[in-house]
Amino acid sequence: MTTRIGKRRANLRDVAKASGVSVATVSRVLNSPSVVSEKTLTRVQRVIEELRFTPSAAARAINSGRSRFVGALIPTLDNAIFAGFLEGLESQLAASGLSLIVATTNDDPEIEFAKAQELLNIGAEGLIISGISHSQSLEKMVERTQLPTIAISYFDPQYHLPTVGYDNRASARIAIEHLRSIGCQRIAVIHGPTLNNDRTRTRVDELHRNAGSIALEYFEADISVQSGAAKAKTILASGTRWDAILCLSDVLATGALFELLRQNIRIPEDMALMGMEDLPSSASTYPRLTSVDLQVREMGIAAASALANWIEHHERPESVKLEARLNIRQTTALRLKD
Amino acid sequence: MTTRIGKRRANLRDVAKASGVSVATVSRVLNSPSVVSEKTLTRVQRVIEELRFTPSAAARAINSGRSRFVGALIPTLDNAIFAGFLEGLESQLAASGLSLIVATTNDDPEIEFAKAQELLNIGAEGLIISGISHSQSLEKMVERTQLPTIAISYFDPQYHLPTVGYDNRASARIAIEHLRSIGCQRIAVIHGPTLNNDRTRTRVDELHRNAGSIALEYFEADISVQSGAAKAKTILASGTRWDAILCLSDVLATGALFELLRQNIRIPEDMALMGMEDLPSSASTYPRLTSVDLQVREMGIAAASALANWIEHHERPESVKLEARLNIRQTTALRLKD
DNA sequence: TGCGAAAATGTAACTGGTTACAAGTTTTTC
DNA sequence: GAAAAACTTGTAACCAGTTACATTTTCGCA
Repeated sequence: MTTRIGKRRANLRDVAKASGVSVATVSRVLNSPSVVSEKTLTRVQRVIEELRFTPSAAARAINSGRSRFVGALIPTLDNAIFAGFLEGLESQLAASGLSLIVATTNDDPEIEFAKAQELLNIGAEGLIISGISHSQSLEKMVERTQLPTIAISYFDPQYHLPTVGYDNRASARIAIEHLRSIGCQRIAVIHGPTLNNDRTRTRVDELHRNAGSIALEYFEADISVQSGAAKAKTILASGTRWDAILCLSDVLATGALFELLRQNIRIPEDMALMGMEDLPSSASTYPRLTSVDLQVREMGIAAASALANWIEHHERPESVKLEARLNIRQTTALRLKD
Repeated sequence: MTTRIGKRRANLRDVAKASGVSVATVSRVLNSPSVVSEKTLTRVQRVIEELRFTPSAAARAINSGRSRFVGALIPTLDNAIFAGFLEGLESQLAASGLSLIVATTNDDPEIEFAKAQELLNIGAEGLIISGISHSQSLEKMVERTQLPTIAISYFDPQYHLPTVGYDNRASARIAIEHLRSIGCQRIAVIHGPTLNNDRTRTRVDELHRNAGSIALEYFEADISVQSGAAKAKTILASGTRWDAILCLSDVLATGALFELLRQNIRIPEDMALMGMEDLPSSASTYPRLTSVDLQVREMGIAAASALANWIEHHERPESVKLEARLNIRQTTALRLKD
C-alpha cells in the first residue's frame, strides 16, 4: 500500500518512502535505469505511476545549471515576415536540444526590455533580439549578465554583440539600382514604421544616398497587406506620375499589387512594383513580384547555430552576413513569361 | 575587497560572504529591499554589481514551484495561419504573467509527443495542442501528469480535454451553403493535408454530407500560396467547367486567386472563389476575398484566458466555441463595389 | 566453502535560492 | 532611564532533485 500525499504533488522522497528504497535509487530509476536491478526497477516504476510522480524541472535545472531554452524578441507575430525566420530558428535550435520562447515587442524598447528581463528571470540561456537599437537598460543587462545574445536582421560587425543578418544598406542599393536599370525616374517608396526600427531607417537612408537623379518620395505604413494597399491608393491619387512603387517589405508590396490591379494599372508598363524580403508567396503572385531576397529562413538557421554554439562551447560567435539577392520577376520586367 | 570566485558564476552565498552579511539579507536585498537598511542595501548592491551576480531562475522556481510559462504545439510557423492566433495567445498570456514557448509539430503525432515531453521536462505549466487527434503517448502523458492542456482549432465539448475553437462542421456548412445560394453547381475544393489533420478531415467530410445536388471534387495541397496557385492551375486545366473554387484556407485561396488572375478568368463571373479563416489580408485582395471568419485571434485570447485560469485557480475550463462568420466579398458577389 | 570482484543500494552532502523564527539594535514612549 | 515597540539582521531548515562515496548484497570460481 502506498501513502497518499494529500493534494500535494508527489516528490522523489515520497516515491522513495512508498517503494521502500532510498532517494538515490529513485533518481537512478529515472536517469540510469540500467544500473538498477530488475526487481527494484519495476517496483519503483509502479509507485511512480501510482503517485503520478513527475520530476520537477526546476530541481533538475538547479543541478545541471541548464534550462535548455532561449528567448527570441521579435517585433510582431502578426504577419508572415518572421514566420520563415522563426521556422528556421526553431528547427535549428531543436537540433541542439534547445527550445524557443517567443516574445513580441511591438518595436517598443521598453516592452523589449521588460520581456527580456522576464525571459532572464525564467532562466533563458540565450537571447535573440531584433536590430541594433535597444534601450540602455537592455544593453546594460546583457552586458552585466554576459548572457549569450545575438542581434538579427542587421549585419554590423562593429556592434558590441554578434549580429546575424543582411546588410540593410546593400539591400536598399540593390533595389534602387535595379529600378534605375529599368529606367525609373520617379519612385514612391512605401516602408514600415521608422520609429524604433533601425532596419527600416537604414534602408530608407541608403535609398536617399543612392537616389542620384531619381526622385524619391516616402510613404510610411504599418506592415500589413491592408496598409500597403491603402498607401498605394494614396500614391495613385496623388496626381504625380510615378514610374515605380518600391515597398521595403513584401507584405506591403502584396497590398500595393492588389491595389494596382484594382485600379487596372498595367504592371510593369504603367507602374513597376518591387518588394523586399522575398516571401515564399512572392514567386506566385500575379504578376510575379520582383523582390530582394533577404534569406530570412537562413538567418534563423544561422542565428540558431551561432547561439547554440555560444551557449554550448562558450565561444562568442562572429557576425554572419547574409547576402541579399535580387529576384527579378514580372512586376519589373516586361519580357518574363510564366 | 571582494573575493573573486574563479570563473564560476557567483551565487547568493558568494555575495553574502563578500559583503559580510547573511544569505537572508542578500535575498532580502533582491526581493524586499525596503526592509533592509540603507547602508546594507547599497553595500550589498555594489557587491552584486561587482560579482555580476544574477539569481538563478531554477533555484527560484524550485521554491515557488512555478516556471511561469506554457507551451504551444502548433503544426507550423511557415505561413500566416497561426500568426493571428499566436499574437492573441501571447498577448493574453502576458496579461497573466505567463510566457509562451512555441514548438512546431509538422502535424506529426510522434514529433508532437516528443516536443510535448520536452516542454514538460523544462517545466511548462500548461500546454496548447492543435486538434483532437493525438498519439496515445501524448494523451497518456497529459492524463498522468494532470497538466492543464487545451486543444485548439476544434470545438468539441465531448473531448476529454477542454477545447477552444470553431465548429469545423459548421464552418464547412456555411461555406457550401453560401456557394449554393449564389447558384454554384460544380465546386472544386482545395484543402490542406488530411493526414493527421482532423480539422481538415472534418471540414471535408461535412462538405461531402451537405453537397446535395452540388458536385464536389477535392484537391489536396500543402498550405501555401504557391500550392494554392498550382492546384488552381490543375483545376483550370482539367477540362471540367467549375462554378467555384472553395479553398479551406485563405492562404490557398490567395494562391488560387493569383492563378485565376493570371489566366484572365473573371471573378466571380467565370469562377467564384472562396476561402476560409479570413486572414486580415483577405479584405484587401483584388477582388476582395469572400471567406469564413474563424476568429483565430479571438481563439488565441480565449485559449490563453482558459489556460491561465486553469493554472492559476485550478478550475478546469469549459470548452469555448467560436462562432464562424461569413464575410461575403467580391469573389462571390457581383454587385459589391470597392 | 570461502574469497574477491562486481553489482546494487544507501547515506549524506550538495545545487542556489526562500523564509520562519530567533536574536540583536535602535527608536519611541512614559 | 527603563520598558516597549519597531526595525534589522542572522541562523538554519527547507524546496526537489543529483551524485560522490560508503556499504551491503550477490555472484563466480577455486
